[in-house]
Amino acid sequence: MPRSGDVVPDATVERLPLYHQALVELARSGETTVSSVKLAELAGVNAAKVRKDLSFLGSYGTRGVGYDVDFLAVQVSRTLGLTGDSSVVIVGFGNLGQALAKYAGFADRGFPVVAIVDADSNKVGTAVKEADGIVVQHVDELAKIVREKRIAVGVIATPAESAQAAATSLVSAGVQSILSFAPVVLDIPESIPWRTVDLATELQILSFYQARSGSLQHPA
Amino acid sequence: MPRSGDVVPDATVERLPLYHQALVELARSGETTVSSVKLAELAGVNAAKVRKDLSFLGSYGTRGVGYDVDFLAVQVSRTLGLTGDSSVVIVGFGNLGQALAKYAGFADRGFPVVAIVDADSNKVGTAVKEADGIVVQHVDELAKIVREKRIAVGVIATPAESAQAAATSLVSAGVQSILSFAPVVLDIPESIPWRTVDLATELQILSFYQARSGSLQHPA
DNA sequence: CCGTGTTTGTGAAATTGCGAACAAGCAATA
DNA sequence: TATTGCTTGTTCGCAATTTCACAAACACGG
Repeated sequence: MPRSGDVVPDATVERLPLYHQALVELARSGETTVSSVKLAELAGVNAAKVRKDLSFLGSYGTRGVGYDVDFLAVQVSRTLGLTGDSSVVIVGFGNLGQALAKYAGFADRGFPVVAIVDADSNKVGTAVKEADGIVVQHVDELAKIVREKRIAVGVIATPAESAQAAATSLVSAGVQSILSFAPVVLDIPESIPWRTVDLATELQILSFYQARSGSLQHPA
Repeated sequence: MPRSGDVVPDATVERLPLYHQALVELARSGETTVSSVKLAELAGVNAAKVRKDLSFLGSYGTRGVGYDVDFLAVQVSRTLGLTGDSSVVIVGFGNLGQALAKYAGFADRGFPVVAIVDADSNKVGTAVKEADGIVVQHVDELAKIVREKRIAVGVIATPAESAQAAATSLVSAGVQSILSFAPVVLDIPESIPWRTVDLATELQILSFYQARSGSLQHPA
């Protein structure tokens, strides 16, 4: 009987956002309860895994009935630490940084982009989201920006060569977690959680499974 | 003694692109051999894991010396099925699709974007990369485009609501693998490998580890 | 109030992945 | 050719994760 306070396995943490997403959509379509089977289908995983994952958060289901959608959504949010919005700063105003800044998918899910910086002085001053009055600022201002706007998350959208410098700047500016799109291994203090998403890497993994298609499975 | 033809574990497949990247950089800086310790450092993983991973591809190292950089790079490429370029089509010409189209990181690593389609007729005809003469085409043309340009990979950069339709179109058009940026579980035949990258999901996972920072580890 | 049908929560087994440790093997040197 | 030093390939035990299978628990209808 795991209680809240016990650890949640890493593998479970990686799936909680999936469940959260499914629960939000269920709530939107008016469902009030959901079974582990249904939730598993929506999240594309095994039903037993859903039950075990959820059991790490506490005992929030009702046998014979299922889970209360709204209540469970709150519990998952709370476990993930999604209490209120977390402001984001993007480092690097190239193609990717520009797109991420405008991408609504961040703000919609609680991560509003409130600032963008670049090391190139020529880019400083460019308006990004007119409605929100966001303008590209210089990376030297990072510490001040993070402090004043209470920014929690840094996103690295620079070329690979500048990624480590960007990471170092973000850490000393005081962000609490980092998401990088640069295909390099970063040297970041243990105390700051970080992840890398590399698009070409994803395609290369797919390439492997494609080369074996017909004979082998691929992971969901 | 695993021979080529034996299975490569999923966990290893996910790391091969990391090694590949490191090997390419080593080659570029003129190194001819590399030890598992050095490679592990560059890839940010344990040295024993590197050796075990590489042993699944065959016995390509020399005891007392290390691995031949160029030769190993070729073996990793071959295992991943990276023989020559794989052309990519992007579905969805919103912010994200636009950025991905211009993003050099794809072409540099063997995945040139050769076409972009959208369901909105108003966007059709927009020039994307003048130099390459790429213009937005209508999604109805997808099958023809995939056939004529021998496209292997489809990238979904549509809003979540349209993602399943995009996936279905890509499958019937004949692409061999799919990378989606939409935060939904897709229904795609077993024979087509696919992956989803959801940016908000990544931030939510970070949120969890940030909320526990100081007390707990985070995954690399 | 009891029986029935349903669904959770969780042991326990099976699978997968990890990391330490070391024997085996190669190069270089004398 | 024998010795030395270094690094791979692999074995082994452990940890994490997945999956099965089922008892426990609840709602509901009679």
